Amino acid sequence: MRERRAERLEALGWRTGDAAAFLGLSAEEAAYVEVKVRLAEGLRRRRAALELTQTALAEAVGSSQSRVAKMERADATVSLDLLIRALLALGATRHDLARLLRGR
Amino acid sequence: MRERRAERLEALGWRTGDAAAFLGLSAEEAAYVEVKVRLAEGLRRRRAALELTQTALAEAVGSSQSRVAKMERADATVSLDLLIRALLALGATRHDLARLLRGR
DNA sequence: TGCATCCATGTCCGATTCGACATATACAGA
DNA sequence: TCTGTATATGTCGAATCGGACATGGATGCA
Repeated sequence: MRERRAERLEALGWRTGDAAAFLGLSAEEAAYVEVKVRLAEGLRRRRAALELTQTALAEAVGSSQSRVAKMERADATVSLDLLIRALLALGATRHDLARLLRGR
Repeated sequence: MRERRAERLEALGWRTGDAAAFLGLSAEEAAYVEVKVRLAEGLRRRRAALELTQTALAEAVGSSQSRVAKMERADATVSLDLLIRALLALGATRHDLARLLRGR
């Protein structure tokens, strides 16, 4: 039987599979990152819906423009805690958070 | 018309309303606490379902028994970040997290 | 081409959160 | 009652995360 693509690539020294496998993330780390990215996207959409700049949002939640930018980029230096606090400050409910985690 | 109960109590100097109002929490703070409590309960249930002690869970996630106890009590010194990491370490998916936030 | 606005990224250092430990409480079985 | 096991709580030094600031790039508009 003809060799599958993944096996052929691996024979050449390539890592195959999804982004997590490529980056060497555990399933847990991958799940964590996905949760963070979803909250980050949710924050950006919510801010856009309110037609706020990052600076305006920063003022509203007592933070800084640079940190808001990092939140929305799901930067590694931003905790889920801060992301969730920011979303709640924009009026998100726990149901909204649930929707962000479930959705797509 | 007969005075409503809330008004009567307030006339006597009592704060009325829900726990948040009583404790002087903003809507945002109240929402944050509720999210934390839900995740905390979810963690405890998941640990119980796996029949792990807090000590065993602590080892599994690289923490300590005392911190696990605080997580499950929704202690103020525990971040949502840590709670979510612990849940994911126990195999929860983002859908499970969504369910915890939505549920009841 | 200048100027303004918006967002991204790196760094600093003070604040918060972490794991660890000590210790306390609660409850079970011998 | 004594012993062991599970959980709760307070504290500490170390690690991580936070806001602030500086700066750079991108876009739009005069």
